[in-house]
Amino acid sequence: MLDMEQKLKIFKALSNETRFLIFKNVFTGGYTCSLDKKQAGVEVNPIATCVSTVAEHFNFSLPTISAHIKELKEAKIISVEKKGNKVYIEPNIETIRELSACFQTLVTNFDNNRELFFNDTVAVK
Amino acid sequence: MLDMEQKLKIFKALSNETRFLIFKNVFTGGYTCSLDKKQAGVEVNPIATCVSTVAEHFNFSLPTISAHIKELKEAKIISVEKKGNKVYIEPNIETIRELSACFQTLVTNFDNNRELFFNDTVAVK
DNA sequence: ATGTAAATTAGCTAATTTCCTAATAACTAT
DNA sequence: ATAGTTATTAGGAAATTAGCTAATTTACAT
Repeated sequence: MLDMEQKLKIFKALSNETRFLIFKNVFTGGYTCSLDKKQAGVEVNPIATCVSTVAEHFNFSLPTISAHIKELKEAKIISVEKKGNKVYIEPNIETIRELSACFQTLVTNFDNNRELFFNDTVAVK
Repeated sequence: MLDMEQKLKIFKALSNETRFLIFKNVFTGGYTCSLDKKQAGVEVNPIATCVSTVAEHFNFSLPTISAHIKELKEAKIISVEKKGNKVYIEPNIETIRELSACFQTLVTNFDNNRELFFNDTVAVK
């Protein structure tokens, strides 16, 4: 279960447009490029990418993109793995699964409570 | 459908602890109090509350809480309705429903893509 | 009318965030 | 060993955010 602190970190991470776009493209494989595939003998998730490849998609400096990626990592919505001198970035689907479940629960509970309140036929013990 | 701009507003709104707690309690009815119910002849959602009642739960000034509520409203995750000299605050479940659907879609698509990639039996035309 | 309650606006400060460049570290390739 | 690539760290400037008090607006109650 995600505690409040981690939820706050996730929302903060996703509240910045650059980070949001990095997140989106890491999840959909939008940044995978030949550069990454060329690295021989490296086994990674086929949609993984690396910091400098991500940076190519933005008009921001590499250190700026590196810092954004660090924040996404600390929110645990992506994960990184160093192989050679590259840092490979992958989606962390488990955290997103948990967040998705939180929202679903919120919606379901809300609907149930509304039904409880407005439905005359509910029997109360 | 929520566009990126609105998603960014929602994540920003929920990234601050005070706003997160206001949001949480507006959705779960945590702030409803006798003060609100005493107001005769006013028909509101039974879990609605008002700005000053929310403010009672925090060690921040009323203007500060009012500004936080404004931000939650502009992210369309709560809605407000003025009745008399009070502003009643209610959950905006539709936006949360949409956001929940977005995360579900993300998870589902991710799982499908992974299956597509790793399942040998997939026939490619 | 006058006073009280609820909320917002205005104007300000302190803290945080977001960006940069320069320097450093770690690894690869020649 | 030396040069090149990838990434992070450090330090600083500009912009934004989060808080405050004081003033104002709007509605209710006497």
